[in-house]
Amino acid sequence: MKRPTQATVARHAGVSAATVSYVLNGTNNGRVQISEETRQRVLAAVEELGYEPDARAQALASGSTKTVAVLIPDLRNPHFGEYATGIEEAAREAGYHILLSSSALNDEYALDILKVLARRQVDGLIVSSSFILESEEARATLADILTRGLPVVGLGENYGVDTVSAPYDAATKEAITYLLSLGHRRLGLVYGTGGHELGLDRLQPFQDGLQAGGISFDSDLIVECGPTIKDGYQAATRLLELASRPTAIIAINDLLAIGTIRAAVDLGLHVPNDLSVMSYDDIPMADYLVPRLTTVTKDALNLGRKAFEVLLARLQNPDLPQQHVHCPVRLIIRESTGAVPA
Amino acid sequence: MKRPTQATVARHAGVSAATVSYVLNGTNNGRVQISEETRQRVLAAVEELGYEPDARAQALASGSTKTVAVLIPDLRNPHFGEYATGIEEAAREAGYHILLSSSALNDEYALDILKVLARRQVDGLIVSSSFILESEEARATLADILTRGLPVVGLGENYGVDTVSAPYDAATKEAITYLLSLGHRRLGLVYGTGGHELGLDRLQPFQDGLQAGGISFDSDLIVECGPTIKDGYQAATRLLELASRPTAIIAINDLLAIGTIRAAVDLGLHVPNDLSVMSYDDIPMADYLVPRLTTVTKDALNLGRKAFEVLLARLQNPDLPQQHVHCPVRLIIRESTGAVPA
DNA sequence: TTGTAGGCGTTATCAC
DNA sequence: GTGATAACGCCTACAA
Repeated sequence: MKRPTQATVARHAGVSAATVSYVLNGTNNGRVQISEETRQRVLAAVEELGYEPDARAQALASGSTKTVAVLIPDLRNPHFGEYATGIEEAAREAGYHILLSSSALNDEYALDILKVLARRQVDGLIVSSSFILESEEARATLADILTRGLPVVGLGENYGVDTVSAPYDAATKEAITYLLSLGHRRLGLVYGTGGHELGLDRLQPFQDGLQAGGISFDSDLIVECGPTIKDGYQAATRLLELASRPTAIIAINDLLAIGTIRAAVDLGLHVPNDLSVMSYDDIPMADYLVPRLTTVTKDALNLGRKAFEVLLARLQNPDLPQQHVHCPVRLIIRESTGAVPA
Repeated sequence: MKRPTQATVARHAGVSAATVSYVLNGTNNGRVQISEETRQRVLAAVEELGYEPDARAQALASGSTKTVAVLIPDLRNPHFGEYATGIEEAAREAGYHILLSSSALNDEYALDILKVLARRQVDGLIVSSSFILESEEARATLADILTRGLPVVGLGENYGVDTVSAPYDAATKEAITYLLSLGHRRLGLVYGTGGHELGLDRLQPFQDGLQAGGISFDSDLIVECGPTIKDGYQAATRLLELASRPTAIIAINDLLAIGTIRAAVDLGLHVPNDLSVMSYDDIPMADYLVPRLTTVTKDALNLGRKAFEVLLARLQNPDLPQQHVHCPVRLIIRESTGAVPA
């Protein structure tokens, strides 16, 4: 027994396929003009046959797949999970689906996703990994996508597309000021971007903030590493084994901070008595760890929702002027930071 | 300037559209029979025009979307993030894409996803939330999907589909034995399934194990709650404020354990000196928390890969006998558990 | 208010 | 070896 098609329904209801389409889509030329009687007859046939329109055919005929691609750097980081959840919620409400891909901080993967887009498998794209544009090829592919009119929403960076951002710049300055006020003079940075040009909203203000505080730059105190907790652990260990170790460490995300704190504890240091640690993202567990994390929050869930909304707006009106939404960010002081040890 | 189609390429190369298709797909009826010269000519045209086949049209004509739907309970739990990452990696290698949805432990959402399937938007489905089958309607929809021949891979439960599972049963027994051997007699369970029939591989052995240990059942020691850390925190608080509080608490996942430990600390209890806490999943950070979590591990990444492999096998051969892959699970004793307080 | 017909871009079945 | 020509299932002018 084959799956019923529009034609099956039409025959069953004694109408044409077009009528079935009209009924199901509610309108014809914006005007609803199907008699109630036919409507009911069609609906009854649909019900009886258990008809479900074929999404593939709809996509081909209408041009829209009702699907949006989402590219995030790392599915294993709860921060991006939250973010993706926000996007998904908003998408679902609008009748869209999510083609979610984790670029795994891998350029090739990212490029691959971009190519899917070029094949029209999706109506739009939300990119939260700006790093994908590091390679020449990726940049060309994106340019191509844009000229073809496929809407793209970026996060934080601006490549001539709509953006939704929550830059950590200001909060970082605030954080540095806060740490300096606690008496810290040697601040370490666990910069776990996997070698990508990410987190500049943390690196730059970090350096600027220290300079403004009259602290000379010490490259030993900035450790680059990968994005995993383990990477953070190792980076922090390196920092803490320095002859003159930092009294405060800033990790560029909460996951790295968890690794940092563990490294400190393993070296017999107490956080925050012997070492202050702070980070970014405010993942849900940040407020439940021991110690609770001092971190910068950005409401990832809402950011995700906003990103989809911006994309949807453009989908509905391609001629919209470029949109740039800024979301609030703020420093939350909890238990992992404190006065510099005597 | 419009996007080039197969016809454009054909014209450009002076061949028919069919030929272009043959060249691009490498074969014609299983037999490669295109002259090298034409091949090159077509390829050159493709290159020159920057032609990319339209995935929607391919899907409609070929019947396959090269897309697999994945339904997980909660994107914010790193455990499922790992799991999804595994699926995605395997899928990417096979040229498939992932339509990832978080059911958010919500029946309606789950049902919605099932319906997408029925619309042939995907070639197959991987469900890791068995709870979706609690409702009559969901079960009917799934049955419908199955009779239509769409492959489904489930995790842990068996509804007449292929499965990949890593049941916690045995490990739970082992864990109970371990806790009893440490002298614990009052064991609490933070059962955060959001009211769904989940985690029976933990609840049942928990009760059985206690009984086997000669411990009488106390319903106060099993607290049902939602799936968030906060829920875990509240549930644990309830447990710890009991007149006769447990000396060990088992949380059904690591997230809940984090909430539990925080609750203990907030009540002035030390883990593991005053309270032992253990859980399940072994999320990456479990080994970096303070204290490091005693937990049951199941290699979620690999489980995800396996799930996709099983699905792919069925996609390639629908007549395969039912597949049931079991993955290893084991208890890892770390720092959050210890001897019962004196 | 409803039906007819053409098109969306591929793939697949035949002939040639 | 390669080219017409149907499907694939739906949408949407336009006609009736």
